[in-house]
Amino acid sequence: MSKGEQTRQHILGTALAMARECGLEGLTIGSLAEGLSMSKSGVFAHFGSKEELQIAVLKEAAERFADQVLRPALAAPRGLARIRAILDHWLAYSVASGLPGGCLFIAAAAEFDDKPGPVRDFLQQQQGQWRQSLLKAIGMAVETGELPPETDVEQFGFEMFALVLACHHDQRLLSQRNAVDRARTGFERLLDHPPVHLSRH
Amino acid sequence: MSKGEQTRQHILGTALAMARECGLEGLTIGSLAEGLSMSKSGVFAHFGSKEELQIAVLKEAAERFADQVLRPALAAPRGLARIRAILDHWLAYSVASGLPGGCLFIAAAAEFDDKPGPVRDFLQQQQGQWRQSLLKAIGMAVETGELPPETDVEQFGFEMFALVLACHHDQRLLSQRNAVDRARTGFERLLDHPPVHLSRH
DNA sequence: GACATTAACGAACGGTCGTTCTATTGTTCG
DNA sequence: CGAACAATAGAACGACCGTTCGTTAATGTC
Repeated sequence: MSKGEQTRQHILGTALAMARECGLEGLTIGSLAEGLSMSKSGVFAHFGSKEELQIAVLKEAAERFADQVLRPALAAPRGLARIRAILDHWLAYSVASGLPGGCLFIAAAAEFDDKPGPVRDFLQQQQGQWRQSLLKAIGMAVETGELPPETDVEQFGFEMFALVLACHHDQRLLSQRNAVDRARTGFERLLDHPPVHLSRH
Repeated sequence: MSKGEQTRQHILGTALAMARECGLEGLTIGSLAEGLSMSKSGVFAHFGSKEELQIAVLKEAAERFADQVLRPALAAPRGLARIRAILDHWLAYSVASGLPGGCLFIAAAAEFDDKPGPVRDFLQQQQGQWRQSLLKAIGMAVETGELPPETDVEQFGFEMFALVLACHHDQRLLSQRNAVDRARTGFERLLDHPPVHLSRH
């Protein structure tokens, strides 16, 4: 790895940590440079614009998410076990105990959900992909028969996502210690009574 | 109402709209003044600091939330009907169709969940109060017998909140049109199979 | 209608923002 | 080793930030 790529990675690590605390907009090149003991222009040169920096940070965050959540979960056998693994790693990641800043994607989603542009586009696509991966894992649990064949997979994914979002919110803003347990409890209810398609009653 | 209070309200209206789009930190006094055709100092004088402005905006948002969600729902008879009314108004408010910016509280929660200070304190307390109101309404549905006596009220509230958060996320970032329906579907499942305390199995 | 009070303005402050240059250092490789 | 190049520093830019201040215009009161 060349010197340039090396420092670029170093910058991204610090930038990611800062963005978790201040958001992607709150992240400034000046304070980033100071935190790295580099010059502003030295940092800047690696990205060419703040927007590119923001996207690079999101990319870095996505890679770490894949490393800490998706890939470990793929080690679990397809089906229910894998879904459980996803939830476990996901919860651990999004409220990583002690670490400041929480999940960057959740913060960025709220920050950019109304600001059109490349950053929003990238985030949107990234989040869409993650949802697709999640749905795929859920679909497999239907195939293995661990979830009923009439399961509404998208609804299942929506509600799983909802539990993680609420966990993040309660834990971080309201300092509710049992937020993770609440999410797990909700998930068990989701398993016991999965949403089904087209229920005529 | 004195002249001062009058313009203050006018300012807050515009500030709230702007904060919904750019966030509470992204809201600047300069652009706010421009949008009001006022001088920066004229706007500033009403609040004394940006922090005070942010809190005032949150207060204004809370009042509107009470007007559009809580108070209308209190008109419904206590019990299940009221919970349904809360959800309906809540969903309508948080993703107010067409209007840009979405729910300020959700954005502010992500923005300030890691920034200690008066703004975070205020938001925290406000969100705590709202959750309490929600739990109270759910508790009443237990009292009326529309929800089973062993219902875990806090878990019910947590999951209801989760559905609204996910709805907001999917609708705004992922542009999922059916997000509101997903939230409603989730709510029906919540009613059909409410979470209960201490289930020994 | 004169007067005290409040509201709004306009100019300026020091600071930081993202960005652009030029110069100098450090690395890479024939 | 030395030439070609990549990486970083440093100074400066115009723009905008939140904030202060002194002054003017509008309002409310006796």
